[in-house]
Amino acid sequence: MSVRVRFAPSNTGFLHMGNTRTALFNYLFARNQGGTFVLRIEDTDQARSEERFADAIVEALEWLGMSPDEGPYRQMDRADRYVETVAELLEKGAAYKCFCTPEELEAMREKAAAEGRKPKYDGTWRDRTDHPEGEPYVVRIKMPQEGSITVDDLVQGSVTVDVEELDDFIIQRSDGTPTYNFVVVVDDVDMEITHVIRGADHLNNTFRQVPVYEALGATTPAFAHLPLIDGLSKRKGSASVQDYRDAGFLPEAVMNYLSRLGWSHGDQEIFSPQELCDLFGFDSVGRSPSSFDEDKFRWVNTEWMKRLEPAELATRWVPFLKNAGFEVEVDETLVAIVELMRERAATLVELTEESRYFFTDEFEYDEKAVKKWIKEGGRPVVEELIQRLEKLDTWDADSVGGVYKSLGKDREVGMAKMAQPTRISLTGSTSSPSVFDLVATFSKDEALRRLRRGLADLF
RNA sequence: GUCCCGUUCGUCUAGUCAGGUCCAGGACACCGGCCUUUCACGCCGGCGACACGGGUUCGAAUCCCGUACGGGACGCCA
Repeated sequence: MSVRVRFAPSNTGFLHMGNTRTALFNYLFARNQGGTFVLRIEDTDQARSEERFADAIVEALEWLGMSPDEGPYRQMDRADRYVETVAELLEKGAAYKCFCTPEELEAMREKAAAEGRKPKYDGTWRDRTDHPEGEPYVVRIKMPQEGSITVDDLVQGSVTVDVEELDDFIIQRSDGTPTYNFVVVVDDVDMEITHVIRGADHLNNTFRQVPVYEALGATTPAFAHLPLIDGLSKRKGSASVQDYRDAGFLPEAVMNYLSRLGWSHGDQEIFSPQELCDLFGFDSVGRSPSSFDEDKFRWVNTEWMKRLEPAELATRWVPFLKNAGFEVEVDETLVAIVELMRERAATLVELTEESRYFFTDEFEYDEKAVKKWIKEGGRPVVEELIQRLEKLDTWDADSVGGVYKSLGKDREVGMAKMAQPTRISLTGSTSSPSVFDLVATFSKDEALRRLRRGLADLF
């Protein structure tokens, strides 16, 4: 039987990094096994579900290159199926109507808490047949009453819970809508899911769900409960995929970094999406929680900034430049700028900031730099530099470099005395790539224009 | 409170399933140096961990038990 997995987020918010990791592991397992990756939106929370979040989730997965093979399925579309299934279970005697009020249940929980017991429904209506007419009721599933339930989890190993810990939970609310622990099973059965891969916060739910599979006459799928990621609070990682995209992170880096939260392959740190698909397996997934480290994520991103083809990176960079007010297209010059600048930036946003001076000559001269490097006595050298550059026929880094070197030799001046004023004139500060590359990346006209302007402004 | 899970450098982790090759390896971050026309990159080096206590064993990061700490679950949320 071929592998079918599903990612089943609720559309009550954007796709944050924790959920993204879950989606990723589902995706990777599906790809590794030649299986099918299904997306199912759990939109039964009438109060909090929003359509825009469903759209955002699909969009985020698409950006990551992890679009589902099937779906998105919507639970709301399947309402009839749930009602029908509940009726069947009622008919079979696998479930029953419970007429307890929320208040009575609350009292039950309080009493249990006061006595130090686990709060659970006491089964009052499990065997009663004296159903009051016209009163609201919920439907509960009958849990086994003795023994234990064992789940052989692909990540957590064999985990056993005594059925004493479980109670007859509600599968249909008094308003007729089904609850999560029920629909998730019905859906997974109907969609023929073979492997349920989700966060470890669902491990306990699994023990409730197993009897539902049995009541439905279905076999249970394999389970893989992934350790949770700590500290996904506002600043760290609860930011959405779109937030990171807008901050200039690359999808390859998101996949790479997230994969390493819980999974590893020896000492290797950098994995392409394809490698991830090839190497992923639950044998290498740990059981302990990890925490999201923005610093390391940034480092992984810098690695991907360096690994992509320059032209490809340039293409992805364009929207950021546009956002900064620079309307440019991918051309030779832009690609050259990418090659020159990319290892100096961790994100596309930083790349934009670091590269501003290539797109505008409106910048302030850095005061300290000017003070240190612009001296009255240095003027003649810069003047001669400009003269010699003007005569240059071939405008590339080698030729430009030749001019600096020969001038330095002829006038017995160190490189810094020519390079630093050049940097300040062209970029406003002394922080830049090699001057030869810098000068050559500008057009000859623009480089000379800025040098002359600098001569006038600075000396 | 009850049940479930976890615990190797600050962080992600290798090693744990098949105990010795681990006075514990890699990566991020941090610190120092080198390279050098600045900054960055790169390179080299440093700092830094087997939660604690018992047990098994010739030998334990690795196996067993307990304790502590952390997380999760206990909803007519998903």
